[in-house]
Amino acid sequence: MPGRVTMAQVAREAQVSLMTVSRVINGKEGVSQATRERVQAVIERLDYHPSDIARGLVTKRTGTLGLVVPDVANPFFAEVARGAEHVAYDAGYNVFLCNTGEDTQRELKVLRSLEEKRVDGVMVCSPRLEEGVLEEAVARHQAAVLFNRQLESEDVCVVMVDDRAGGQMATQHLLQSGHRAIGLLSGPPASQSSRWRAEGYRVALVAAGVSYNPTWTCHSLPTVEGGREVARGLLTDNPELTALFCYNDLVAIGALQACADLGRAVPTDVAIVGFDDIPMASLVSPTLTTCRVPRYELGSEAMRLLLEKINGCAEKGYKEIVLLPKLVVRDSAP
Amino acid sequence: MPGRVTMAQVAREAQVSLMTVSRVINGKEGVSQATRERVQAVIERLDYHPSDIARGLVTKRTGTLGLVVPDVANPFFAEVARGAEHVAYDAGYNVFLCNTGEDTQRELKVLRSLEEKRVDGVMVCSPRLEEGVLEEAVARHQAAVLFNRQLESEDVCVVMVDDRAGGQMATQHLLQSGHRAIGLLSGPPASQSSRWRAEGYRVALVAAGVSYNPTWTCHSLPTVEGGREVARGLLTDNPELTALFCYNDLVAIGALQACADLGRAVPTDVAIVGFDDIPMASLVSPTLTTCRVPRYELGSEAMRLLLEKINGCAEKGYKEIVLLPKLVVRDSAP
DNA sequence: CTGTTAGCGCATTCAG
DNA sequence: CTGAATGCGCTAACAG
Repeated sequence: MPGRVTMAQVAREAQVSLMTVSRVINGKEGVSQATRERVQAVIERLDYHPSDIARGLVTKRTGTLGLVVPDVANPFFAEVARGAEHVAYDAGYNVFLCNTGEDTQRELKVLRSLEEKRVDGVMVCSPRLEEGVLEEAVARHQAAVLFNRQLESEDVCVVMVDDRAGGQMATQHLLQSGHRAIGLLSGPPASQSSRWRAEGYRVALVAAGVSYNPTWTCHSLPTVEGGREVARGLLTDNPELTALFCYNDLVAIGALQACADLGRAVPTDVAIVGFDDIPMASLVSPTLTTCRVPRYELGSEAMRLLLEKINGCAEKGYKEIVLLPKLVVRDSAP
Repeated sequence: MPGRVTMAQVAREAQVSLMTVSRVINGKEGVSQATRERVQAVIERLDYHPSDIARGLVTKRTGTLGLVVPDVANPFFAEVARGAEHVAYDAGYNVFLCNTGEDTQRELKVLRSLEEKRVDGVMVCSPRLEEGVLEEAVARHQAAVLFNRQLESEDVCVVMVDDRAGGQMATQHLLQSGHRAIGLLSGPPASQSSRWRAEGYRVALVAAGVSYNPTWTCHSLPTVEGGREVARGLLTDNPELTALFCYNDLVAIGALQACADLGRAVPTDVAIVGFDDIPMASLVSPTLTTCRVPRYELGSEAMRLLLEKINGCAEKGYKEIVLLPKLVVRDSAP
């Protein structure tokens, strides 16, 4: 706090010019070993640390990135943030974390402030901003990667999770266990991921030559309570069901409770598969078979892509990364 | 990306000097309404946004803060981060999120890089860094607030959760329900929070005139499995126990399972109280009575304190904020 | 009310 | 191999 040490002070103490110090700092050539060491010694003695602010002003590169998510407290984004931050850190970047609460106005403001901070790039999850507006806001940045959202145009890179494949592998697992009467506890109709997972369910059924029965599908709120209620209804109305594929783990846990309510044993009477693999999945009893979404990888891969765009040798143009979920077999559907 | 608009361009277009533009941007006085509007119009037409980098170089204030935590993916810190970011955002700051993984070397490096970024202040959780080293690293910053850690010296502000009070209120709750034989499933002996919670347990007993029985205390790993195992042993060896106070919710859930194993009904035969109020607490059955740690408030309060130190009218010197946990009564101990 | 003169701390020319 | 000059984009003093 006592007036930071500046390069000029180092130069004076080391009896060299500013340039020489600068060269030493940035590990550039053109400095004799002798003076390099002398300067280095002074730097350490004074505990000098260059100002990325001043440096950024001239180089146009700040070594900072922006990460925009609806809510870090959501375990999904927390894990994404961890992956992203880790990769960025290893590459020497610091990342601004910005929560938006899915408030579109706030998303816009955050993107602006990040712009004023002159970040080198942004990694954004904006589920609700109108496509055109989002693209424009994002285009103002030097580099950008979107995740968890499909865009019409191919101007900005995206990283996605293949929900359809996930729904498919979950359903396949049940089919392979011999189930033919498989119910679907779908999520909110408005949810893109819910629709894709349901689509995967259908595809798997058809591929296995099992006809898709619409009466076996119900929409549920993406909560434990929702799952419990809807599962109870579905199982009561369709006693022939021997398995359930649920939109997410919370719904699946609700289904677990519903089975307990109805006196149907899991997995003996009814097998259950969830989605996400939240921490709770391995704690409920029976433990939950589920489709793990690679959240950490989503973050790290998206960040890697962003860094590639920033430092990349050439403009590689549009790129889309699709991550595959992975089936985690536990007790609820062995 | 096409060479950002600069203040000079705005000045030229608006036929005024740089200073006038600067004044308009910063809402300062000394500009006639007429020119102010003219300049404002040009700013908007050109979509000009000032560079916080350039501004920071001269003002010595970057409008950025650092948040250093072991792991954002840990729900505790995720919630703290949300609280901190929210307060910072409202105050016009952007915050760098830094994960350290409890790696002390990395904590130091992160604090350095934050320093080079010339952040206006840092908010740090460093559970393991040696006190002297931590203080020194933190002292290099213009302002700092530590959280979740007690320091010997009183040079840097801290925000803490009162674990002892929490242990006390949890135990009191059980005492008020008439329990006299209350077991304690303590956490790892090395854990500071575990020791304080246990201390609160003892204090409550003594205050109620109930003698403290050491054989009713066991250490458990802070996991569901740990709690299940240790609870089973404790309840078997001491059938007289009618209640358990557990180090945290995971342990308490394990205890719930142990009771099921032993055929002891909860809360009829055994009442159980946990700690933390993790999301799962309200999902298990019976739902868990627990002591809620105000995580979001921890983050927001710490950030408020930090901003106060940065913008504060005067140096208010050392300050310590202690947050009280709150008892959440559910079914496991009504 | 407005403009001019100086830097902030550093890296990028180009000379020596 | 080294250094002197120049400017990044902006604000803080001062003038007018």
